[in-house]
Amino acid sequence: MSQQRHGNTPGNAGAVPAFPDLPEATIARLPEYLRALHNLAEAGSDTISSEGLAAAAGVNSAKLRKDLSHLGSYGTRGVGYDVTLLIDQIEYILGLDQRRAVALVGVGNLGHALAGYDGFASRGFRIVALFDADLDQVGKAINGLIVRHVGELRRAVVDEGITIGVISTPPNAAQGVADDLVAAGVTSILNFAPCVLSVPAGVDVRKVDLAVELQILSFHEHRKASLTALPGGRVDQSGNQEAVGS
Amino acid sequence: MSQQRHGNTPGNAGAVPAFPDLPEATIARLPEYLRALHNLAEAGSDTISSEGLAAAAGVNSAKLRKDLSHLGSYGTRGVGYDVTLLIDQIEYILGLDQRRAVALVGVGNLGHALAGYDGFASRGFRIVALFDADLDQVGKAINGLIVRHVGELRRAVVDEGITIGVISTPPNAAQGVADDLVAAGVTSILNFAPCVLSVPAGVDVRKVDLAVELQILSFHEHRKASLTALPGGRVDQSGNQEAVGS
DNA sequence: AGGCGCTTGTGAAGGCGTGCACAAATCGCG
DNA sequence: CGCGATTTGTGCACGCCTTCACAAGCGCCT
Repeated sequence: MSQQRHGNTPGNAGAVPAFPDLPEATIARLPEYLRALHNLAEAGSDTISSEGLAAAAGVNSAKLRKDLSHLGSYGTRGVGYDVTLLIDQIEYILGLDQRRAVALVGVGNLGHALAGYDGFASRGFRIVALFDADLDQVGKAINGLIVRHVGELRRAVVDEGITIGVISTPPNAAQGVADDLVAAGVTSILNFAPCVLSVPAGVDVRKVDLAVELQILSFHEHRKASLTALPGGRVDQSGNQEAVGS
Repeated sequence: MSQQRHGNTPGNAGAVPAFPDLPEATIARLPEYLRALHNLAEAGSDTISSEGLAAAAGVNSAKLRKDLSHLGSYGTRGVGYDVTLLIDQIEYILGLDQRRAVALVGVGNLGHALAGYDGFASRGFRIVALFDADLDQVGKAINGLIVRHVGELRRAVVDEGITIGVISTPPNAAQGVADDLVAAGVTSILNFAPCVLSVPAGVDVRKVDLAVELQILSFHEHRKASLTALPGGRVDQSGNQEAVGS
């Protein structure tokens, strides 16, 4: 059998066919749509047009329609999209209805903040285990979780069905942690350490480097400064609202 | 992506060369090259081939050569790139030699960690001011800086020549803070709040949403799970190693 | 019932980014 | 001094993504 259906499917019966083959660019935007939809639902909206949702998500409406069309036809012409239906669809596609268990390794400065970040819990994830190599950290409680030694990582990952690991260690420790995570069966890693991780095929790695974001902004500052310092410095119009990623 | 065109500077032969017109994708990778180059310099390498640097940065060597070729010809055929020369070039292009002053607004869970993150200081930035709306936070010291009330933001930004603002407030406060920053003259904003910011033309906004990164990973987990559950579950998928912001 | 306005879904075109493959250039060695 | 080994810089083709523009579909009003 394919896989478990998640409640409401419009009209057509039968099992869900092959997993939809979505463009990466679309996948990266779905979370943003989802966030906007939750806001709309909280505000009491029942349906929303592509124009309205696009504005709430900060994208072009044509792009939004094309993105959603990849999921199937969940809109009604002349009316718009059903907010709750679309929320359920996107959450199903993203696998958020499973509330995946996440392990976080490295409770230093940044890791400590991540462990306490309620945005994870409220948006489909459960941080269920914290690890650190520093014995001074082991045993401490953060947000109701006890920090364990990284040596226990492997057993904990297996026992608690963890599939996603977050690395917030110093860069020199990151590769070792990644190896441990992979050996324990983790197949997705979010890496905050500023270094390249080497992982076997089949494991997904996403990297977030906070300094890189600032450096990209710095480039644009530099560019803007060099333009205004010159004769005819132009202030062109371009409503840019940009997100990392892409 | 911020679609921005800008006239190239006239060919003045002065100390400041014409500002190169770099593709966004290239700009986003320069910081990663820079990090790899610093590692190499620390390890004592004098020159590095495109193949070697590409491996250290986790990208294709052809892509790296094309990226660097946009900066000019700073390599030597048959030899490679001079490490320190390339570091200087990239740092100049990114404007890191100016060590821009950064203001951080919102010293909650995440903001506190960002204020203490030494990765900013070590990679070209100075966090010079912390703000919060919560009077319980005002007056506290974080990493040697006193948290000030957000009402003082405007004067501080002007007085201290701040051009980049980091927003790590709750989402409902983010737009107000962004407005204050822009009014004070800030032209680049790094937004950690999960919401869309509206800013005038000429202001660059980059958004980092930590939950979004996990949700993207969750999608791939979901996809992988649904594939292995199906007959002939394939496990191809070349090892992706990629970073946010592609 | 029929027409009208509104909104979705999509074909097509254009732009951007990637990666291959190779010519051009440089060094070292005999 | 010349030749071969090595590596950069780039022309080109291909594929992905974005955007426009419009036909198709839906609901409402008369």
